[in-house]
Amino acid sequence: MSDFSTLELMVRKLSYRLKLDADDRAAILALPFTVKTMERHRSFVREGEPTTHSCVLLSGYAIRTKIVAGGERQIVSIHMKGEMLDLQNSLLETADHSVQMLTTGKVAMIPREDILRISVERPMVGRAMWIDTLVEGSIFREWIANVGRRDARTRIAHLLCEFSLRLRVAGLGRDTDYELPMTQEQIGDATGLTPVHVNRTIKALEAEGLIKRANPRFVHIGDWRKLADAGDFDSNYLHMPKDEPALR
Amino acid sequence: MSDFSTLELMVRKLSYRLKLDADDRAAILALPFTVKTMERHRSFVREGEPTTHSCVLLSGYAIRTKIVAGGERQIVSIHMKGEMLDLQNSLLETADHSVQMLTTGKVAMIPREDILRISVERPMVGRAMWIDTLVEGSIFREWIANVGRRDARTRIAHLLCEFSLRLRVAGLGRDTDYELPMTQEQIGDATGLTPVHVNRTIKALEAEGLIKRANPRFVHIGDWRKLADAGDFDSNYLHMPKDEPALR
DNA sequence: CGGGAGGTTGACAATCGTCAATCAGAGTGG
DNA sequence: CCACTCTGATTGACGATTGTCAACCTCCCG
Repeated sequence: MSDFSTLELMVRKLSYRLKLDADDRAAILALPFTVKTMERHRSFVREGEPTTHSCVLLSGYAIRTKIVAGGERQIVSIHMKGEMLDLQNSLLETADHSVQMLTTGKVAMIPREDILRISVERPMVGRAMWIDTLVEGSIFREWIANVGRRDARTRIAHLLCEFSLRLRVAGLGRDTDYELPMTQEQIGDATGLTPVHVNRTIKALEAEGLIKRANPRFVHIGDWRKLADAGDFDSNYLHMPKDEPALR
Repeated sequence: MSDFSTLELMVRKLSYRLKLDADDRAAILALPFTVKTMERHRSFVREGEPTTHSCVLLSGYAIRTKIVAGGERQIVSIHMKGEMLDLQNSLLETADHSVQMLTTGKVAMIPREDILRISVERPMVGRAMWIDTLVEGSIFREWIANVGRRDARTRIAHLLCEFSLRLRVAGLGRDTDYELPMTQEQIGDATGLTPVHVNRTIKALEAEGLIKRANPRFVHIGDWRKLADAGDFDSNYLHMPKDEPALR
């Protein structure tokens, strides 16, 4: 299952914001791992459970969710190809949220102790993972502001912009045309809205001409700048590599 | 200004979830730093600006905020004595949010390069800071769920519970009686509500008997368990040290 | 062809926001 | 000691964004 370049994705991810030397890269590629195909809706970890592995998402999309008292769900982050999931599980005891697949895809699972070992033996790899955690934190902060202080239209436009940029960085699709791998209910779970209101809001964005949709999932952004304005979107918080044009 | 035990607070903070040996502790205490008194509302870093230091909060309270298009403010985290601010500024280029004092207090400022150096020279210290970042991420996720999926009453009860526990861990006040260092407007900025609605909600909590207030800022929690239920509060996400009773 | 998931729409309800006035307490200067 | 002022808390009336309920539609798949 494991061809030699599977963890190349992880090398690429960790090198985005920090140079890694040949030894660092070799150490990452030498990490033990098992590849696993995960079906849609399959969950990795559930809130409250302990875990033993961290993962690199090789294909497909994954989300992290929390459930509140009434049973409502909040999606706290969305992950795409190349991203690392569950780094926190290598260091914290119990999961404070669940991780599950949004679509069928593959993951490379790396044992907790190997993550810990490499972070000490190869300090720059450790630092790169720390930076990854910090960037993730920055995205969380933006999401708090998104659900806390923006109205429905702005929230959804913001999500569409974020997706657009992150998909490009992940090498999936263009800025202006992409397939959103989420149902409107899931978009609601990510933005703190009900599916009905998500529907109305998306239709309104379409009526305004900010987006077009070939079908409910396939988004075309007519004027990137206008959508970014509508979504109060400034890519700063994504801390993207400098060679990526920011689009605003 | 710098007596030898100032950074003791940092040692304690970083040792919460990971044992540090004598050399690690000594290395932390040997970090260069300058102590600075910061008045209320004084800001450390503003969104978009670069920085050169990370800080340990020695006394007082600080918050991190983001501003959205309409000028509304979202508080994304609250910090108290002993906590580290701006670790992300040691590793990321530009600030994606602002940090400012909620009350007058003191901070120890440590140069960015010394933070980076110690994280490599003393891998366990580096790991402890990484863990700190991960816990912070967990709190961010909880806040996303809080503002995204809970109603006003639950959000505020949740905030009151979080404060109660974190104050105790910081060694400030008891679980059931503490002074909330925030105005109702600031509580609104933290929970995504307007000050008017915060006021109504707090009064309702008081009318229900869940809390009592000697004055607007001084909170007494009558029945911790009931308030935790009202706030859908489970301390799991705080990843508190095991020797701290969880209170639920 | 039937079933199911997801999308769309309308009518109505409710939580929460807006606007605006008043009140309470702390600090200041006379 | 007292008016003055400022910040923050409190309250009421009203409005609007968003949620709820329920129906129907559309597409995909076995």
